[in-house]
Amino acid sequence: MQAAGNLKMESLESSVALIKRGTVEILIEEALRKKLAQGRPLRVKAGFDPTAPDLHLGHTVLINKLRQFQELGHQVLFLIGDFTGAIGDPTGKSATRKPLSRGEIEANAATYRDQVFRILDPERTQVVFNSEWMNGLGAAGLVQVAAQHTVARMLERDDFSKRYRAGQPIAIHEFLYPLIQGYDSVALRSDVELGGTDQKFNLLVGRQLQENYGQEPQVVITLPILEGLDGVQKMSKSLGNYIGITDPPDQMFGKIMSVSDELMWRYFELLSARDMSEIEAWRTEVQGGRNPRDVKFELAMEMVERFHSAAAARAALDGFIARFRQHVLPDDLPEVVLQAGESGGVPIANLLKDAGLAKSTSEAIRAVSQGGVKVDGERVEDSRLICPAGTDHIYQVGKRRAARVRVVLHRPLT
RNA sequence: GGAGGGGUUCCCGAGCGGUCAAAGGGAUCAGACUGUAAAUCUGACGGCUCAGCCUUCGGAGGUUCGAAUCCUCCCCCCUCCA
Repeated sequence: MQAAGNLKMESLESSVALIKRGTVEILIEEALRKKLAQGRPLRVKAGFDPTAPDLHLGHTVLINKLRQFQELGHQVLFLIGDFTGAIGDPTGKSATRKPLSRGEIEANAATYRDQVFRILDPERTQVVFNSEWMNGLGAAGLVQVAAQHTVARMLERDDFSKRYRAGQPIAIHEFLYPLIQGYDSVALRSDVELGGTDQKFNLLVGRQLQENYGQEPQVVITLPILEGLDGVQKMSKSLGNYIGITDPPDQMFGKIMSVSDELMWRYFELLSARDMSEIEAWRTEVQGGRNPRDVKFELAMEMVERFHSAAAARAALDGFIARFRQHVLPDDLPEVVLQAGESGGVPIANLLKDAGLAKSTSEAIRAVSQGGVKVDGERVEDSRLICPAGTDHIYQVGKRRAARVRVVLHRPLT
């Protein structure tokens, strides 16, 4: 990340160009120019769910954009939707959320701050909770907000209309989510709101409500949704296809390397701070026969460097090459000490399970019979092997899981 | 208020008295191939003291030698009519 710029010295056009990069849509660009031309710090809003405090690279697409606004001298309103969180945005699967306690929300908010300030400038960020104004609104107030919108307009939302046509249920409260999100913009008097493309409808509701409440409508900027490691579904914690910004260097590096070559370009486009011309040049080289892996190294390095350090990135690269190209095991293997049973040893399946290398003994047995288990690099054939007390070996399951396990006769005194 | 449909293993979804730990697909895991790519192929995919045993098909009872499958009650979801 570059150092925070002083109050924007940029020309209007270069500001617009910076803001536009990587966005899907700006509604309305002309309005954005007008706001920028006013020469005051704009209030830039973005909403986040209170439940999942672990930010991943998918989130950073948007946060990077917020950062750019800050570099231009604008103010970020980092909204934590603690009130809306209880409703749950209708998009996708509609698992009813359990309400979070005040304490949990506070804890989540603290984690957000920790993580988000790895990218954002705390000086130009205001963290706000929508319960601050929603709790005071009351039932009458909420009804009043609801009166600002019609069912027909609600049904314009893609997923609502699809479900409606398909005869699938839509609960009334689901209509409240966009309304409240829109009302947040009124309460915050936001000038600009950022969101993923899936948020477009909700963002536009904000424009309309602001107008109804006599405010100048916010500019809506949508950003692409980043695909997860599988390359198909959006990156999300619940799908387990994410790269967390707090992932340790090795893991972050490895996850990026496991991304398909195709997806790699997408990641470059949306995550890298590099110039698009540089990225395009690489693409041409790869088409000309350069190993895509080496270009992927660059991406992995950049990300680790951004969230850790240049030294960590270097170490992650070296470690990766050693481990997977030269098959050297890392020297920071987890070490486990297990106590031998009556027989004076531990069956391999139990050992693998207790060492955290397999979820169950059944899984461990399967892994052995499929040739996925190695002891000190030697493949294990017998799923009933007993590991006797006094032994100390390195056990591996598959390519990614390994631990050093010592079997002792008696548990050592601690 | 009335009529009908449905709740199956992580997800979707077959099964409708024994041969069901339950088809098929997805996800996942292991092996092969590799660049720990991706794709593909092969296998596995409830648990355990693992050639055997134990616990699963919304919940509780019941019928039966035997139930995911039949009956009763209960809980939950959906559709249509009003």
